[in-house]
Amino acid sequence: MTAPRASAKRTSAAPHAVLRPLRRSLPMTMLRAREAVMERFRGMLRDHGLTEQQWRVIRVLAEREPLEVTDLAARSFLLPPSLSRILKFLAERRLVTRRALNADQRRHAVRLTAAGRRLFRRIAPLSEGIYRDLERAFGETNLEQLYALLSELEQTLAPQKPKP
Amino acid sequence: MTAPRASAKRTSAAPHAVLRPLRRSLPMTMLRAREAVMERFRGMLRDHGLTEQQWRVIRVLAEREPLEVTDLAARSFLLPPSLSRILKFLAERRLVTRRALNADQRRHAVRLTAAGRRLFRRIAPLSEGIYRDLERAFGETNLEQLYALLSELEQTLAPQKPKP
DNA sequence: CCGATCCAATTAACATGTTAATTATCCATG
DNA sequence: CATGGATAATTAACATGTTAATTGGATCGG
Repeated sequence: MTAPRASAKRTSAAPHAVLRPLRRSLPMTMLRAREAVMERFRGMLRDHGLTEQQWRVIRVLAEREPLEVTDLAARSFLLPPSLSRILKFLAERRLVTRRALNADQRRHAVRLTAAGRRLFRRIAPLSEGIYRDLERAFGETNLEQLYALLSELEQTLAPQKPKP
Repeated sequence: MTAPRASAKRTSAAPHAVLRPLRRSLPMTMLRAREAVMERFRGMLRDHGLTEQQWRVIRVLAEREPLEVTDLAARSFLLPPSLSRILKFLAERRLVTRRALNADQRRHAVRLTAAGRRLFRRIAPLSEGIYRDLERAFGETNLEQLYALLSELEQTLAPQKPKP
């Protein structure tokens, strides 16, 4: 005799609680879609010797300069250890410079070099071109709806960082 | 290889051609939203000693077994080198087994062990629970719209893999 | 002034992403 | 059956993701 089951509202009646197929999981769907988008950009960036993340850093600095490492990490959505390595790479290629602040030697101001700015100006229109192609293919309305949903999703899940 | 991108006669003549802020780029928005979602799952997986990708492999095998490495890579959306390392890890922990096919020694059939299936059955309901919380917070309608848009985006961009 | 403590950034260690090279096997053809 | 070309899987090499430890500098209380 099995135990009388409690109110199962809308469990899909499967006797063994099979997880949804991976293909229909939200993180997987988001990953696949993002990869499809990034594939459009990666080749172009590669032609200029940059990875996606290195380009993010340059792009953020082109928006606003100088930036301290911590701020740069937040704006480029990179973890500090990743950014540390990327800055080392970009500094070796003379695309950025780092200098400790006079007021606080722990903090470092990061700036683009002239070469870094030139590289940004060369790549930016290519990036915008790819983006416009994408917008035309996918549709402006779809794109706006997608942005709205993604932002709302992030907002919905945001307050999950309780401070002790 | 980048697509040849036919005659681009419509390069925008904006005088400054400033790139959109990184925060409003599509790949960045998708990355941020996905990370917000994954954050919900990562801690639970970590409690069971698994990474997101290792869990994907187990989950795919729980859907269908046995699978050859190539098929497993496609279904789990992992590149073969990554999967190779993950299978080594999972085999060492006695969660999967690998065996060459009799008919073709190059191909390897991958299966879950009994312990692998037990681990899946332990984690699956936790994963579903998190997913239902997320669905409740974000809204079923939003979630369906998001799935639809992401799938359409992937479809739209799909035919970018010309076969030589 | 000094030691405890905090803080910014980096380094360490390990897992995955990514492309190229390698290894082992299969298979078609001479 | 030998051999060259395909194919499956792995390994190599380097970049990033992730968490923990470390380093060097600031800061505060005594």
